[in-house]
Amino acid sequence: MSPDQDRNVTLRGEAELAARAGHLFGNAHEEFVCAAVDPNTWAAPDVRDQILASRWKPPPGLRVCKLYNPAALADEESERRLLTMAGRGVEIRICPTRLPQETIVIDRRIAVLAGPAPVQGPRMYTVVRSPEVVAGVRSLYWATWESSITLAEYRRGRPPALSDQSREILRLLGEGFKDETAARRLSLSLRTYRRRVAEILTLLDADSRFQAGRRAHELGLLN
Amino acid sequence: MSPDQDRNVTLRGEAELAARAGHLFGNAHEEFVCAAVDPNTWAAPDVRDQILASRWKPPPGLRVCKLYNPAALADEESERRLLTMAGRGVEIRICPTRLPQETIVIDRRIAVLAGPAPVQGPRMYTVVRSPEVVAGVRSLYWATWESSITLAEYRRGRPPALSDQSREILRLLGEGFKDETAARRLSLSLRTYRRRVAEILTLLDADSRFQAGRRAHELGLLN
DNA sequence: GCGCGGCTGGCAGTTTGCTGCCAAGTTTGA
DNA sequence: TCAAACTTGGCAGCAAACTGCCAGCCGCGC
Repeated sequence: MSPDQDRNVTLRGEAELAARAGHLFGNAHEEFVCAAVDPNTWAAPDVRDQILASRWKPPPGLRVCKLYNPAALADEESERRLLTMAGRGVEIRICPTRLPQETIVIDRRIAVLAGPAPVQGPRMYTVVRSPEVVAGVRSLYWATWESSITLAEYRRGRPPALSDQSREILRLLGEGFKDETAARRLSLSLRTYRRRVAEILTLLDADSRFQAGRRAHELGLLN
Repeated sequence: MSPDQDRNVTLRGEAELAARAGHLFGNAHEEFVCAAVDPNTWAAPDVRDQILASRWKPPPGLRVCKLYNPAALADEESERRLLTMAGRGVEIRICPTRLPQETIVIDRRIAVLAGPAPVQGPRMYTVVRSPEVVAGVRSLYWATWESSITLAEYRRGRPPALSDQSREILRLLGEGFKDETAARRLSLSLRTYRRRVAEILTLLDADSRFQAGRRAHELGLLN
C-alpha cells in the first residue's frame, strides 16, 4: 500500500485511524496483539459496539492477545466486557505496572503506536511498517506479556468492583431470600432480578449459586 | 398417687422409671423442663423413637424447655434431632458448663433427679414430690436456663460436626458441580445426594444454596 | 427363619432458577 | 426531532433442584 515501508505515517484521531488503517484490523489472519490501559483506548465506541454486538470470534489460526492494566476491570461493565472477549477465545492478561506505550502489532508486519492521551484535541497514532522496528516492538510486547498474569489468575484473588445494586442483591442472596421476594424488595421484575444474579455469578466466576455464595464470602463481599 | 408426698421414691433403671413414672411425662399440661447432657440421657431408645417418629408436638399451653450441654450437638444426627425438636416448638438452650445434675421438673409439682451415670448396672432415678424441694430444684433450673444461650445462638457461630461424606459434598458444591455429576462421583443416586444436600442445608441453617455456600465458607467448612 | 427399622434409589410432581425472544419504554446522540 | 442503542419486563420453554411416596435391600434381634 505504502510505496515506502520505512515511512511512518502519523494519523490524527481515531476517526482518521479507522478510515486509513481500519481495514488492517479486520484483515489480521495470524497474530493480533494489543496493549492498552483498558479496552476503551483502542476502538472508538462504534467499532467496539460492532465487535461486541456481533458474535465476533477470532477466526481459526488467528491468535488475539490483549494486555491491559488493572484499570480495565475498574467497574462491572468493563469486567464483563473482558469476560465476553475471553469467552470468545481472546487471550487476556493483566499487567500491574503501567503499560509503557499503547500498542498494536498485526501479523508481525505492522505496528500502531498511540501517542500520549491528549489533554484536548485528537490523539495521534503512528503506523509503522519497517520490519526491524515492528520486530522490536513486538519482542518488547511479548516480554511484557510473559511477565503478566492471565485474566483468570488476576481475577481469582480479587473481588470484582460491584455496583450498589449488585451488593444489595448479594446481601439478599446471602440472607436466603427467594428470587420472587428479593425482586419485589428491589422493585425489579423477576426477569431483571435474575438477569442481575446471572451477571453477578459471571463476575464471581461461579457455576452454581452455592459456589457463588462461597466466593462472595471469601472475597469479603458479604458484610 | 403416693400416700406420702414427702417420701422420695428411688427407681432402678430407665425401665422401672418408664413403668412407674412414665405416665407423668405424657400428662404434663403446663410446664415440662429438663436438663441433661444430651437427649440420650433421658428417654430410653424406644421412648425416643416414639417421640421422634410420631409428629409429636407440645400441646398448646404446655411449655417444654430442654437444657443441654454442647455434647448434645456432637454429631450430625444429634444435631438434627435437636433441630427437629426445636422445629416442633420445644425451647432448647445450650449450657456450656457441665450441668450439675440431670433433672426433670413437671408442672412445678414433680421433680425427677438422675443419679450419676453408673459404671455398670442400672442408673438410679429419684422422684420428688415435696413442694418446697420441687420449687427449689425448679428455681435452680431456671437460673441456669436464663444464663444459657438458645440453640440458634449457639449454632450461629459454631460449625456443625459433619461426617466425611458431608464434607465431601460441601467440597463438590463449593467447586460448582451439578447434582448429577456430584452424585455420580460419590456413587450415590441423585435422590440420595439431594437428601444429603438438604440435610446439610438444615445443619447450616440455610434457606438457599447461595446462603449455604456463604455459611459453609464463613464457618470454615470449605478447606 | 421371621419381622422390624433404617437406608437407599427410582419415580413423579412441584418449585425454583435460568435464558432466549420480543415488545415497549427510556436514554443518547446526531 | 428522529433514529439507534440500551434497559426493562413479560412470556415461554427448559434445566436444576426439592420432596413425597413407595418398593427393595440390608442388618438386627427375636
